[in-house]
Amino acid sequence: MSTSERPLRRDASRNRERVLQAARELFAERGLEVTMDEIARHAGVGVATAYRRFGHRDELIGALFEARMHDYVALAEESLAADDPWEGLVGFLGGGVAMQAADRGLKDLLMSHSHSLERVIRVREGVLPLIEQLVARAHAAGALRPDVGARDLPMVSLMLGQVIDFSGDQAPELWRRYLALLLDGLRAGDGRTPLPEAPLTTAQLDAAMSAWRPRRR
Amino acid sequence: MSTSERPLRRDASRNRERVLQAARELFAERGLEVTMDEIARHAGVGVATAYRRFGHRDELIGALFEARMHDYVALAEESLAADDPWEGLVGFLGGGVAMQAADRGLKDLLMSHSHSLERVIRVREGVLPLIEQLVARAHAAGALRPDVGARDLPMVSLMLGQVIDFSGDQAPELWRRYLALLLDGLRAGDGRTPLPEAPLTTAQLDAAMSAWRPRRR
DNA sequence: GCGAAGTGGAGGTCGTTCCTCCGTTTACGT
DNA sequence: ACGTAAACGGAGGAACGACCTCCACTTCGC
Repeated sequence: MSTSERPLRRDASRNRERVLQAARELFAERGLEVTMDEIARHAGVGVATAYRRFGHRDELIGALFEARMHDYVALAEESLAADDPWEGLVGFLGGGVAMQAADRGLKDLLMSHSHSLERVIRVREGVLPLIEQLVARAHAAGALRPDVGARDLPMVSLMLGQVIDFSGDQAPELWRRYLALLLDGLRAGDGRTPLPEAPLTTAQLDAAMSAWRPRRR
Repeated sequence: MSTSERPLRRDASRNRERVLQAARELFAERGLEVTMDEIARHAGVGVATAYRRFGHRDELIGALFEARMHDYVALAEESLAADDPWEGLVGFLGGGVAMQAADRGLKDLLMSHSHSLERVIRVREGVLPLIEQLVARAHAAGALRPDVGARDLPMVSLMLGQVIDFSGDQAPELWRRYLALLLDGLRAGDGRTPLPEAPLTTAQLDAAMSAWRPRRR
C-alpha cells in the first residue's frame, strides 16, 4: 500500500505522526474504545485529518499494536529461555500483566476478538505454543502444580486485568499482590486441593473471546 | 411510601408484578444495564406502565435487590457461625460468588457505586464488620495466611466475577476452578511468598467503586 | 354504565458516535 | 513569488439507543 505512492506532504506526514502519537497515548490510558474524535482532538488536528490518514479506527489500531504484540511474543521467548522454568513462568505472567497495566489497549487486544485484525489474531496464535512449552517446562521441573495447564494462564491474566481495571487508578501496582497470591496457588506443593472443573478448551476460549467486550466508556 | 395509599386496581397490580418479574429475570441474566424498554417488552407491557409504577430504574432495582442484599448478609452471618473458621471463609467466598454467578445484577450492585441507592450502600457497609470477623476468626485458627486481610476478599470476589463475565456462557461453573486456586494461595502454610503491595484502604476501595462501571451492553 | 384509573406505544428529547462536505489554508515545484 | 494540488478543520448530517411523556383508548369497580 505504501510501497511507492507519492510521498506525503510535510504537514500531512507531521499530522500523521501526531495522530499516531495521540492514539498511542489514549489507547494506553483508556483502552481501545476511545473515539476517533477524541484522538483527533488530543492530536490537535481535525477529525477529517485522522480519517484521511487512516480509513477507520482498526487501521490505526493495527498500525500501532503490531509492535506491541511483537513485544509480547518476545516476552514469551525470553521467558522460555530463562534458566529456571518457574522463574520463566513467573516472568511471563508478571511481564505480560505489567504490559497490560502500562497499556490498556493491549489488554483489549489480547482478550477480545472484537477489534481483531487478522495479523493480531495470528500473532496471538503464535504465542500459544510458546506458552505450552513454558508450562511443560515448569511441569517437568516439578515447580508448577500438575493440574493446571497452559489454558489456565489466560484466565489468570484476565483476573489480574480486572484488578488493573478496577483499582489501577488508585493503586497501579496492586495487581502484583494478587499475582503473588495466585502464584502461591499455582506452585507445586502439598496442601493443594485438586482443582474442580476443567479449564476452557481452545474452542471455548475462542467463543468467550468473541462474545467478550472490553469495558464501558 | 406504601403505608396507606389507596390500593392499586387489580390490573395495575398484576402488571406491577409482571414488571418486577421481568426485571428480576433480565437483571439476573444480563446485569443492571438492561433498559426500561427491554424490561417492559419482556413483561409484555407498555413502557409507560413500567414508568408509572416505578419512577425510574433505580426504584425498580431497589425494590428487587433489597431481598438479594439481605441474602448476602445472611450468607455472611451463616458463614460466621460455621464450626470451622476456614470452612466459614470458604463458604462465604464460594456462596457469594455463586450468588453473583446466578445473578449478574447482584455483582453490579456489590462492586459499583454507580447505581447506588442509599439502602444498598448501607447493607454493604453492614457486611463489612462481618467479613472482618470472618477473617479474624480464620487468622486466629491459623488457617488463613496472616498477610491477607478483610480488604482482600472483595478483590478475590472481583476477580472471580470477571471469570464469570468472561466464561459464564461457556462454562458456568468455571469460576470454581479459580476459586480453588486462589484458596490454595490464601491458605496458611509454608512455601508462601510474602505478598507485595498493601491491599486497598477503605477509602481507595470506595473511590475505585465509584469510578467503576459494569460491563458494556 | 359511568368516571376514575390504568394502558400502550408512537414519538420527542437528548447524548453519542461515525464520517463527510466544503470553504479555507498550506506546501512546494517551477 | 505564485499557482495549483494537497491538505486542513470543524460544522453538522445520519444513525443509533436510551429515557421518558403524551394522549387517545380500554378496563375496572362502584
